[in-house]
Amino acid sequence: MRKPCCDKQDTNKGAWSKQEDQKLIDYIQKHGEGNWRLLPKGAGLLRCGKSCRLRWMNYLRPDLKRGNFGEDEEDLIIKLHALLGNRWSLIAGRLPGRTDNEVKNYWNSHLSKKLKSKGIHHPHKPDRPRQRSIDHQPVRSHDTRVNTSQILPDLNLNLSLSNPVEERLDQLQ
DNA sequence: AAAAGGTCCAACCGCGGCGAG
DNA sequence: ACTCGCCGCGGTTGGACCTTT
Repeated sequence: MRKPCCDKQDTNKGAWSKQEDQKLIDYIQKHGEGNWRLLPKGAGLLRCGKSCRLRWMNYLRPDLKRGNFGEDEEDLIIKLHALLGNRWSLIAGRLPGRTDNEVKNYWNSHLSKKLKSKGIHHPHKPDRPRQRSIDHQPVRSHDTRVNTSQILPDLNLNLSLSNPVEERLDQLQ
């Protein structure tokens, strides 16, 4: 049995208040990102480190682009999803100012339905229960190989087996 | 006007990889 | 070589808000 990531009885949960946001922003501006486990104490927050990290990454970061996705972004997400599957962090990495959570939400609420209504089949179903298989490898920065059987044929890209994902992603842009 | 149903998104949960010791 | 804690990821949920009836 894995230990909980933090002492649950001493942490707040749920929506963040303005004061909490400000504490987090102030702390990160002073000390930078990282050390998420120690951050709550340093910042005077009754939150677990994970929660702080998520709040910063998905909402408070100054470089985030808020608002609707443009048509070009939408198009890119569709292509990247065809190429990478549900590897949202990789996809988000190609969309400046967008977070993996935002891309994932947008996909689940808009794009999957849109494609379905157009009769476009997408092979990447959510795994439930969560399971990592050979063609669903964890995403790491060095993990740049992709199973090309997942790639839609109409992408019209030069996708050889030895082509790293980064190269192929560059071709999309 | 209000109840019911649908949608969206912020946040949580649990898993697995990585790296320090 | 192995253990263990931290971090990042993807899946899921809860509830606020919107739309329809």
